[in-house]
Amino acid sequence: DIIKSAAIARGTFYLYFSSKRALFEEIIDFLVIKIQRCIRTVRMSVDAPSARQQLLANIEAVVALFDQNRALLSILLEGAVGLDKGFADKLAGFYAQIVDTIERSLKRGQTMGLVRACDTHIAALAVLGSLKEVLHDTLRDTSAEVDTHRLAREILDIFSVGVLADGVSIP
Amino acid sequence: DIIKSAAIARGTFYLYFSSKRALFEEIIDFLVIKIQRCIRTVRMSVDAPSARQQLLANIEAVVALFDQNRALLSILLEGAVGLDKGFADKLAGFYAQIVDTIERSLKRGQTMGLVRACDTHIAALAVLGSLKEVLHDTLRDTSAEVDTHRLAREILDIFSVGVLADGVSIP
Amino acid sequence: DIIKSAAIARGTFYLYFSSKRALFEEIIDFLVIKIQRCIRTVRMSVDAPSARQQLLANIEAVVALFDQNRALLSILLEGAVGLDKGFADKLAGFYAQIVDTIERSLKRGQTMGLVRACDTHIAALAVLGSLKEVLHDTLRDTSAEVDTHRLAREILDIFSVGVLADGVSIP
Amino acid sequence: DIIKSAAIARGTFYLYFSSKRALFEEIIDFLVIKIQRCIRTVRMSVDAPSARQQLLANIEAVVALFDQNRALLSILLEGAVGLDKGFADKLAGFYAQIVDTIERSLKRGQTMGLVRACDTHIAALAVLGSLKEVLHDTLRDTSAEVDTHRLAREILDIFSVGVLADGVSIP
DNA sequence: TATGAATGAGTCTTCATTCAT
DNA sequence: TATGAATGAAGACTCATTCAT
Repeated sequence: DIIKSAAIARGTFYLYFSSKRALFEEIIDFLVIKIQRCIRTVRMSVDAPSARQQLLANIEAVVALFDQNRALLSILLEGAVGLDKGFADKLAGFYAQIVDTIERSLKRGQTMGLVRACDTHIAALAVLGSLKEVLHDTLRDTSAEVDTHRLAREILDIFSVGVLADGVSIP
Repeated sequence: DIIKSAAIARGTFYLYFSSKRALFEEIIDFLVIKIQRCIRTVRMSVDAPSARQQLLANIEAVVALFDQNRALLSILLEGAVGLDKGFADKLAGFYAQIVDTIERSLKRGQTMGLVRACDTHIAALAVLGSLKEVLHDTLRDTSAEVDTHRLAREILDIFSVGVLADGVSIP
Repeated sequence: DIIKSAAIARGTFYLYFSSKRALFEEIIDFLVIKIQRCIRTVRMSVDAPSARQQLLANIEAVVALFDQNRALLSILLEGAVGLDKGFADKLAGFYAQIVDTIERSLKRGQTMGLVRACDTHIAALAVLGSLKEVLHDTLRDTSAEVDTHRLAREILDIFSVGVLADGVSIP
Repeated sequence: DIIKSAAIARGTFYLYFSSKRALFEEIIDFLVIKIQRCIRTVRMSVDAPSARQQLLANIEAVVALFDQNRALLSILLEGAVGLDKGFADKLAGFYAQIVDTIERSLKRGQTMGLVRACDTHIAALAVLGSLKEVLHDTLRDTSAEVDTHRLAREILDIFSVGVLADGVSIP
């Protein structure tokens, strides 16, 4: 499939990548950089946009990144399998890094009194899992148009205030 | 791998399953039934336990189910790949069913004024994705002991009230 | 297929036959005897039926034998393959024996001046091949009714006087 | 067996044929064309060779074809088994086509008064079966030299005038 | 630098045979 | 005598990788 859609010969592939796994590793490395560029640490200075604005921008940037690279997304979400254990580890490391980034953000939020007491690791996993599932579902159809802004807002709202109606509590 | 860890001969496997795919389909069917048994519709009658109590029980039951069947979980989360397209479809159907169940619950909550206005499909995907990721991470290590009660509470809280601290809003 | 249609257990089969091949060998031995019983040497005594009558009776008996044992026929014609070389040899021996019987008849006919000069081996092969093909075609359909008498007459006529019209010669 | 005698690797085979069955289908297609090229419709014009001459040429061409492709012959006669039902059907279609060709020739002969009244279908089957058996027997031994001309003449004579001696009839 | 024919280890599946009960 | 669960060698097919050109 790879050499066919790249319209190159079998051997040519191995001039540029030492193995099929090496290609996927380069793709992951590429995505790590791309994602890091998407995300800006939330600044609380007076001249900065609102925290919500900055969080939204971060989420939307990630959503837009995969919206424009749907093929890469499916590699992250599906292509992992079938490759050897070593690659699965690399992919796991990739996700661990993301979870770690989210978790540190949450912890900073806790220090600043913005985030309530909770298991930040579980919360970070929840955010990652939600993103994976939502992106997988909405971007599966290659031709479907997606409102990245609305998607980002929905996700942010779920994790910031939950889904309970105002004033409702479930004791 | 299957016949090796089952310590049976190649042919013996085919006495019990018509194909490798058939085994995985039986596993999914088994899990569908198990999961359905875990989940009870939340009753709002006066003599019923609190809604939170019932929701917690549901989540905890699912967490406990996979806690006791960690191998099955990894099949759902990883084993999908490598099998043919038809099986991927079956697995996708399995998840679609779960998302649908969650979504209908949320919609019922909206009708009752308990759940705020939001995209229930995205919210349902987020819940499924969170569960997948949290379970995958916490149950990956076969020997790790997990506090299913605490896990369920964390997840429920994230989706009910979000992670923002009390009184904080991010306008 | 065998134990299913015999409605016996796998192991029971091996109480009666030492192997699958042994079963087929017994079937062949059975058919050899049956066929030998079908065929009577043509007698030329004055009180005997006409030679044609006797030849017809022989052919018809063989046709009728397979008409009543269509399953056995398909074993001879198709079932040979898939079994090992040793069985193929046995089957070849079976046919060689038949060819030999036909050939000796033809030679006796030549001695008596009834059969023209020709390569009796080729003629015998032709008779066997014709019988195989005609029986295979007409008895393939398990439910088809076959006029064994007419069939025998057609075959006898082809090999006795050929297909050329009376008086026609092709020099 | 195939890759061993071709001295190629397992995978190499599948570069040239999509499946084992595909190879056999190509062989049959190849033979169909070859056989069609062997056979010329008998012309009755005054300047044409005698009918016998033309018939002999046809038969001899077929015999020679298989004489030069003995391996292919054994595929047609033995190799059919072991492959799936679909292939058996293809092979059956191949033979049905040949029987049909012979049958139409005989019917034309009847119209022209050259062939006597008889069941042309049975006669055609007999011709095919004879050819199969004779070729199988004479060409089985890869090294045996065969007098294709004599073989063709014997077969033609059997089917044209039968084996009865001149003047003999078996009433 | 590019090619693509060739490779062969690995995968799923079948089936004749065995043996403890 | 009868059973049927278990076996494992063998078969068709795939696919990531190599190498001579």
